Amino acid sequence: MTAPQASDTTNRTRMERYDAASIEPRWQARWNELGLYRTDLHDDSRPKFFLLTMYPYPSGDLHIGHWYIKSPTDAIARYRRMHGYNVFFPIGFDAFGLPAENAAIKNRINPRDWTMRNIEHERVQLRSMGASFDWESEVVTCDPAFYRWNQWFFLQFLKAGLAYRAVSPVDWCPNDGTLAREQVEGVDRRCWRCGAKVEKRDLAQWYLRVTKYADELLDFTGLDWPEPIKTMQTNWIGRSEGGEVEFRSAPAAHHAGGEPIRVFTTRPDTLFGATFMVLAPEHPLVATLTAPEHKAEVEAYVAKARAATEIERLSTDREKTGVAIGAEAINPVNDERIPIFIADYVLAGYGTGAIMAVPAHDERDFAFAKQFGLPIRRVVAEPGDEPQELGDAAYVAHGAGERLVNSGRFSGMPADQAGKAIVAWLGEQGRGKPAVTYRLRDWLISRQRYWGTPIPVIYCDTHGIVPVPDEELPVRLPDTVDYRGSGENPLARDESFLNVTCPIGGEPARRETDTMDTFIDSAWYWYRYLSPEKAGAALDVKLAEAWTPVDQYTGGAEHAVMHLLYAREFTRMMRDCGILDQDEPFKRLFNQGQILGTDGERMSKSRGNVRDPDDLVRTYGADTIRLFLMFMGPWDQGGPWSESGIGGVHKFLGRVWALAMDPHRVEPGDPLGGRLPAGQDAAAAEAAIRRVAHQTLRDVTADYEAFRFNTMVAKLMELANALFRYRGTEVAGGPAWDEALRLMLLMLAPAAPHVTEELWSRRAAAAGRSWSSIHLESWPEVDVAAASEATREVPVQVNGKLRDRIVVPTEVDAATLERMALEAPRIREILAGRTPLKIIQAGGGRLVNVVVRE
RNA sequence: GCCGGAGUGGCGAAAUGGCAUACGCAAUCGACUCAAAAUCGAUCGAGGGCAACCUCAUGUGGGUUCGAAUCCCACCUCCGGCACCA
Repeated sequence: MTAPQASDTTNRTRMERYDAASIEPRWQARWNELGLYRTDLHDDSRPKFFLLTMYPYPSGDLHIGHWYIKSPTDAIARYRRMHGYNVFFPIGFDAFGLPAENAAIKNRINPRDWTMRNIEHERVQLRSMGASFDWESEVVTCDPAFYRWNQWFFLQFLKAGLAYRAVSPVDWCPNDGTLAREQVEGVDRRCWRCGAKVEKRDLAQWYLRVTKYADELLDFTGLDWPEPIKTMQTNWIGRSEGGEVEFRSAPAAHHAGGEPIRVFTTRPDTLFGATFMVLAPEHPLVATLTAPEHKAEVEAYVAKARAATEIERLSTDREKTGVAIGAEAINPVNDERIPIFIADYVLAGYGTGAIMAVPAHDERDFAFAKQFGLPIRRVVAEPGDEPQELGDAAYVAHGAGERLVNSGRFSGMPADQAGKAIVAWLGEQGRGKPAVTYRLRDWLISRQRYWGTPIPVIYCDTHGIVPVPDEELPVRLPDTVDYRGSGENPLARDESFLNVTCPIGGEPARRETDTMDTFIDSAWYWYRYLSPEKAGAALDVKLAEAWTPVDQYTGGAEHAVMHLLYAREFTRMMRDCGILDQDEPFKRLFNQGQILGTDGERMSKSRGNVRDPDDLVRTYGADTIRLFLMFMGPWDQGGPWSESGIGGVHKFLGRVWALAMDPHRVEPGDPLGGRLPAGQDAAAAEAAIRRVAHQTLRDVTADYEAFRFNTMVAKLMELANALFRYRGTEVAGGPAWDEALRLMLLMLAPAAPHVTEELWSRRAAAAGRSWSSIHLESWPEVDVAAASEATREVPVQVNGKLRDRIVVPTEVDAATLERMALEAPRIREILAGRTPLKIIQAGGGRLVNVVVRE
């Protein structure tokens, strides 16, 4: 793609061509100088509009995908301002995280230096878009002035019992220390850096008790969010209703028995079909219940399970494995003794970590039973399909209208009632109760990493876990960091960071070296935008009450069950700590699609398919890129990057420029140039111009409202094409033309802010008016009368097939329309004297369909 | 496997029960030019016909309807998420 240049000498002398490079930096500087996008948060004379777009991670270079999110979002900001809203449109940087650390280890520099240098560059890139961010509200999360409030929130949560510490397994490399899950490679689980075998290690970790909000988070009432996101969150939270049933261990040579073993089931109706029990390898009773002769085998299996990743353990196609522990459980519904196994398909972290296995009615239990030759007993059947004998060895999918069989006193009961009945019956004996379980886990926030917010606690041998006192916040990251070329957390051997005295008794004590998950930062960052400099509190409650929840949030759907869920959880934790009385952070959410590389893969530096916007800016200018990204297709769609159409959009801006700057020119190649369309006098031409301009305004307004930017641009192109037809004619430059051009610039201003500002200022100068920014103008009103037409065309169908079009007066009545349709020559011909069975007028007379017998 | 989303010209796409293919790209032709580029104009789903027009076409197969790209049923393909959650 070569740069369009004004190379024609004749044209250059005639007219100055559209040249973005000479326009855009000038206006960006001017807007900045005037503080045009600085929001007065205390101005309550206008309705507020908090427009938030997901802040970028400063990885070094923004790519075209970032522009795809931010260009239309900026258009929304500008459109809202033109409607009289006090728009707050801030930006910041999600500055903590692993890539900074990896780059730092590789290049032997401080993650801070790497991050701040990238932010510097990205600020320049973002400014080159001409986006109307309020830069004075900028938030950078690696700034101690920001992350000290992460620490403060954490301590509030600790006080409220919402943060707690527990032991859990993490991935651990013998050479490089702790690893993130994505740094463990291959099925044999090797370290990405040194290739050593990775194992699981139990570490004490900090959690936030977000499962407390599971039910609340399922309620999306009042939220205007995309359905797919709500579905994903709902599935992620994964509420299951059923019962918790207490089995007992049976007495055995090595064990007295009577130990309660609780299981969770969604199918209590199948309790009589339980033929064995499975515990998770990590289940606390495994050690107690295992018979001495099974000990070696059981311990070996537990060790093996620990070496496997979650993904491996949970992969569906894997063959079932497990071992018997040499003990039995007693089924409370029939006092049957069933063998106990451990198997890694049962997860310690879900339900009670133990299941009753009903192979006849559960696919996984069925597979396990087949593998180990265990009995399979059907206890639910459709009438007429009852099993002939107990050992009927088949898995039966759940169906409607089933009744219980082989289930003692419950046999014959409809399956959909039996579950509740059995749980109630067990409940009377204290052996069971209704229960709800969630897939959602508490949020593990500990990271064994340097580049994050230090968790503000101290471990003292005398006083245990001691919170860092508020007045000692922030706990700062040390400025010097020595990685020794390894991934191990350098904080863990930084003696000056590590060694402290206990805030309670003054004894020597040690600091927590784990840092927080960076999703903590993004779980509340938008509140900080409102008062980024505030020293005494995390947020300004008055401003937060006035400005939040966020009115519109834009960003990618890849955050569906992470950031977007964490933010909802965090807001509720803030609420429960009495910090801000708010449940939901984002009223309205829009997920734009994702721009992929030309290869159809996700854009990433390692794939080498990243499109850098900077040289596109140099070639075409920001306005063209912004407009092209909006024109490509529906905003929520995205797709592989292709710039083959960008020239067309650039040409369109050139045509708008020509209409404004040189209305009287007739292009030498235009055979109709300079003459009005046949049969149109000047008055008719002016009416036609006003009609198309106001119709466009009507349609474009609706498109902006619905974020349909692609059709918005198409309609402006049509308007430009329509005006071009009148270029060089006697009406060019006249009042109707002038009005149409004014509307064109106003409609285009949110999308292409620079060229419209330039043409706006030139119009003011030409008219002898003083300049005032187009971005301070109000959105124009549609002149309904001007947009209306005297006649309209109505398609006439016969049996649903288009056969003719007739021109009728706009306000024609139904009877007249029907008569005119039947009288149309082609329709008469096709009807050939047949009497219509029915005549349908659709959409209030927009279309006529004549139905006849074929 | 389960849950979402999507399949329309050579390409990006428009139309969400009523004129299929708006707008743009590419392509072809023409004007301007010594020439090229830029610019301007025209043509542009497939097949048939001298033509007016006709037939076919929105992933595939059925259905509902006067009328279906649009709604329903079954299937195919692609993309995203979850992935032994008892």
